[in-house]
Amino acid sequence: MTPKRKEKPDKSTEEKIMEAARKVFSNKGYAGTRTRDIAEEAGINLALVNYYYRSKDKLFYEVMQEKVYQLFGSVAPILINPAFSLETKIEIATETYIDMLVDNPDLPLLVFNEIKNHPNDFGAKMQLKPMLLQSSFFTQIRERNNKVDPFQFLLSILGLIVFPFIARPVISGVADISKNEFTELMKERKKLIPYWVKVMLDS
Amino acid sequence: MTPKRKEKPDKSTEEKIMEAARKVFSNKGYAGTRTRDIAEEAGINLALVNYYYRSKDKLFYEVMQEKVYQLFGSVAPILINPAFSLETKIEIATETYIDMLVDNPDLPLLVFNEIKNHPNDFGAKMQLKPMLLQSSFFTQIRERNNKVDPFQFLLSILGLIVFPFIARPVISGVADISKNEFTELMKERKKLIPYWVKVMLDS
DNA sequence: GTCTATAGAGGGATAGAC
DNA sequence: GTCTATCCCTCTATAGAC
Repeated sequence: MTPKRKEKPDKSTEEKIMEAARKVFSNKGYAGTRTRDIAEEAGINLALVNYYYRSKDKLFYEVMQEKVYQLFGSVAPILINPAFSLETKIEIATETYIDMLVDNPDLPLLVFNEIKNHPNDFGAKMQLKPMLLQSSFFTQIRERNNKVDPFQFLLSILGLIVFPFIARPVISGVADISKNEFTELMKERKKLIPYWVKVMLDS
Repeated sequence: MTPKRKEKPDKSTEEKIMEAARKVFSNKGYAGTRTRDIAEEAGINLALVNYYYRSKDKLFYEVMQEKVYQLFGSVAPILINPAFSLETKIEIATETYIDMLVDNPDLPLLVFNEIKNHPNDFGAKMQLKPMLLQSSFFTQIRERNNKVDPFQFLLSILGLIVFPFIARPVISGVADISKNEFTELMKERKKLIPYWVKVMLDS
C-alpha cells in the first residue's frame, strides 16, 4: 500500500500503446480498427499514438511483424531441426503449437486474413519452397512414405492443429461450447494428432 | 453478331449490385469495403446502392446469409442423411466440399472472419450441439470408434478439407505455388482425405 | 512528453433534377 | 430508375500550447 521508492516506473507510454495495438488489431483487424480505439484501450491521448508510431500503418506493420513470427516462427525451427526424429518433431510441434494457440486463439485468423488483405506487405519474400523441399522434415517424410507428396502431409498436420482455432467463433457461437470446453478439446488433441499423423504416414 | 430481337435484358441493376457486393465483400471484408467500390465494380452509380439496398449493412447482411449457407449448408445435409454409410458420407462430403471450395476459395476466410467480427448477426441461434449429438453421423462414428469424442473427428475432417483454403494466401505468397498447382493439390486431397479419415477412425 | 483543438480527407447516405 | 451534387459525420494526422 505504501508507495515504494524508486520502484520501476509504470509501463512506458510506448509499450502501453503497443500492447493496446496488439489487442485491438487482433480483435478487429486493420480496417476495423480506429486509432481512437487503441488510444482508449491504452488509456492515453490520441495524439500520442502518432507521436510514438508515425501512423496507423506503421504501428500495424510492427504488430504484424510480431504476429507473423509468432504464428510461423515457433514451429518451423522444430520441424527443420535435423536432430529430431520425425515422430519427435510431430509430437513436440503439436504440443508447442497447441499450447501457443490456446494462449493466442485469435492469432491464426488475424494473420491469414491480413496476409490476404496485404499480400505484398507480409508475404516475406523468403523463398520457402526450396527450403521446405530440402528440409529434414520433408526428407524424413519421404523416407517413411514415398507415395504421397510431403507437402500434403504438412498441410494436413497444420490443418489438424490450426483449423479448430479458426473455426472457434463458430464453434462457440453455434455449437455453444464454452471457452473451457474448447480448451479441453484442444488439450486432448495434443495426444490425438501425433497418433493420427503416424497412422496417416504409415497407411 | 447481329443484335437479337427481344433478347432478355441485361442483368437487372439490382442483381449487378448484388454480384459486385459478393465480389468486393469477399475480397476486402466488411470493414475494408467502401460502397463506392461496389458501385464501381457493378458499373453503376453510387446512389443506386442505397436505392436498392437501404444501407451498406443491409447489403452485407444479405451477402453473408448466402455465404454462410454456402459454407455450411452444402455439406451438413450429406453428413446428417441416415441413408448413407459413414464411409460414403465422408467420400461424398469431401468431394463435394473441395469442389465447392475450389470454385470459392475465399469463402471460408470471409465467413469465419466476419462471424468473429459480428458474432450476434450470423451466429444463427440454431442449437447445433443437440442436433449434432443425435445425428446419424455422430452415431456412426461412435459405432466405429468409441474411444474418441466424435466431435474431434468432425473438427479433424473439416480441418483437413478447409484449412488449405484458409492458408492459401500464405501458400501462394510465401511458398510461391501457382493457382493451378494449388488446385491440383486440392484435387489430390479428394482421394487422400477419405482414406486418411478411415485409418484415423480405425486406429 | 502530453494535452487540446482542428485541419483535411474519406466515406455513407440522401435530396432533387431528369 | 438513374444521375449529380452535396450533406455530414468519422477518422487520421498534425499544429501548437503547456
